[in-house]
Amino acid sequence: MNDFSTAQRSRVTMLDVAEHAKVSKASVSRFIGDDRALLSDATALRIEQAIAELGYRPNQMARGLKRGRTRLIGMLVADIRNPYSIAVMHGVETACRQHGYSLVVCNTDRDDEQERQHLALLRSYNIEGLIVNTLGHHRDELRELHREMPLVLVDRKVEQLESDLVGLDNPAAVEMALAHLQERGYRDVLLVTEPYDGTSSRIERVSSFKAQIEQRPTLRGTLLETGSELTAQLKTFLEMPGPGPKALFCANGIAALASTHSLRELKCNLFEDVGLIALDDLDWYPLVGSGITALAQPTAEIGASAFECLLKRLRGDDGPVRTLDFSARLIVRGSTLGNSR
Amino acid sequence: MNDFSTAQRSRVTMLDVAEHAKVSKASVSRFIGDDRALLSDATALRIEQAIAELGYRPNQMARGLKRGRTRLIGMLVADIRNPYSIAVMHGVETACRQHGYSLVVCNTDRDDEQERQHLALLRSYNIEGLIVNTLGHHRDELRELHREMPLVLVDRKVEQLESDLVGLDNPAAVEMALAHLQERGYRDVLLVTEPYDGTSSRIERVSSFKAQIEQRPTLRGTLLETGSELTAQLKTFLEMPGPGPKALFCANGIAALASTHSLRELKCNLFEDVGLIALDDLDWYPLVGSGITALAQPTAEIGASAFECLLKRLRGDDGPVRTLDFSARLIVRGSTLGNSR
DNA sequence: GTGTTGTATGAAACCGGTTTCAGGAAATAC
DNA sequence: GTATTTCCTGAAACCGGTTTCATACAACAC
Repeated sequence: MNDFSTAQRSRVTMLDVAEHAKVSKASVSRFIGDDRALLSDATALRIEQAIAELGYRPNQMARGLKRGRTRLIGMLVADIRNPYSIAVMHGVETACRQHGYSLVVCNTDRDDEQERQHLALLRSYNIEGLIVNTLGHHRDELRELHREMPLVLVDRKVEQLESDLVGLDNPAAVEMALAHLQERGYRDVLLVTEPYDGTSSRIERVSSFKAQIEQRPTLRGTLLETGSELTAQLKTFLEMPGPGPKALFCANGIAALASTHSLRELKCNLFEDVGLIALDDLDWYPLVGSGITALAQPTAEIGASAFECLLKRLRGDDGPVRTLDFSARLIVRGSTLGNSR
Repeated sequence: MNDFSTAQRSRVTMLDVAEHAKVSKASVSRFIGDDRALLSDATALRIEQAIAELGYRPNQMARGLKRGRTRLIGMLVADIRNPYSIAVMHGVETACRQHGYSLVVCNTDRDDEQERQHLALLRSYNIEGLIVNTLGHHRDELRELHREMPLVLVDRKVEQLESDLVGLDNPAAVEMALAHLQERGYRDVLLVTEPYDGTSSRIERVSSFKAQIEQRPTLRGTLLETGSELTAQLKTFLEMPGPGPKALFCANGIAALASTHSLRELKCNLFEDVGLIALDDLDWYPLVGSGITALAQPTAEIGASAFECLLKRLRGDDGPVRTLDFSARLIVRGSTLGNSR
């Protein structure tokens, strides 16, 4: 019965409506668009009825062609399975819909080649703006795209790309974490981060950590990257004599997951042997041991304001590049209950 | 410098390429499309060079207009923050890319009105096929869409909609869960599910559960829906005298999250007071208590085969409606370590 | 009555591609 | 040598809309 291999040309088109209402295509177009005021009441009514009777839906592709406005926003995401990305994406999508835009999400799976392909793709679909949450290699293509449309970076800076940036105030978040750990009596802090690989937010967190540690003489700070050696390296840290109670500071949700896994492998007594504070607040944090203390990012706000940035630019805002830093919120749980032993 | 409010008409077009290569638009089009064989080597070379020099990228919107092929697949997702949906979506996207298609994901946030809007949207963008993982109210619009393009349901049936369905073999999964619980010595099983709300997979799991319980006289089975009363109801279950050791069977990841939360609120000793097995395998399951036993769904396969279903239809397969049931995989962890007390 | 303005409409060009069709050049057949 | 076929190419129509421009008609001023 259905044969979809031959493109079905059965859809109702503007011409059908025009004929049915005994008017010209131009009038129907005016009715569809924002020029309804130009039409007489009688004509408008006839068109309205024809549209209803035929069940006409304008073809956005065709509209976008001449008009240049596709109402499409593109988003490039490094890892769609990262809860942070999902949360931001959700915020972006909600904002998009509220303003009549739609979101095309492209997941690069952290792969440079896929990033390139997706960029070409988004461009070929005439998106009006781009939100980028990837490493942003292919700088040239990004810059070229940026000449054609506004672009907002989320969480990750891209060098030599002058564009708006929305993300977390990383130094403040690190400060918040260290102050909390110190207050709770921890003295020996291990920062666990995913490999840098050029991700600016990771680098910022690490350098803020280093700087802050310098200013807190009572604290000792160490760095560790996640990877196959994580468990062994964690073991070393835990066994190493130190200035006092030990705590982990996981620089994002992935690091928190990996670290908790490793601590369990080490039969570590969560969280009496070692404290833990993590950036991001994932829904399972409360369930592990006595609960993981978190620095929650306002992901919905970050997503929404990324879109609003884009919208401003689309509406002609030609001001200097902006950077929007949001603050993390501390949620204290059992993993930093203090070390009163 | 940049003014994006006036659509930039600066992009290189096919005509530019044609003039630069001193050929006609038609030849360039042949080069771009799959008709390259029609061109002489000399012409092809000139076009190739012109494209490279000008940095030309064909406009997919324009191509789709005449051709009817947009290479776009739409996916309607009920809740983008549900890990199951994300995982399937990732599978779909990977398969799409491998076949030169792109995926437009629409998140309905479980809202009927948004579902309707998104359906209209996807249609207006001339997608070639649709993957649906929502409640599928708006049956009429879905049916209408289905007349125009192939449609595959994922996880959730939609009544009176004859289309391919990809999902889990729910009866087998329930059987697997109950057999495992029984073998481990549990006798009093509580099925925790999200409210039915018409979701076919939930209903199937519940009815399979009821049927299976009937056939296992040594087991007692009870039902519970998640909601604000969950903790109190769970308390009742735990305190109620029963035929033997108690266990929870969470019908999906969300139910598992909620149940674990409640068990903790009840200061329940995970998982010595009560066993737990959950459908879906989320990355934090190993971290809670002694680890949560899971029935993992092959989400990547489900996603991939949803797309392949679509592709077959797009290529003209006109056969009867198919239903693809995948099997769950049991991953035993501490939460069903048996009840040897 | 004519001249001016304003409003409502349709014809046609256009957006950036694809596709049909016709024709010229080269190659093969007779 | 001409007839036929094959190969390559470009002109023009088309996809489904938007937009420009010209015009027909009514309303107003004088």
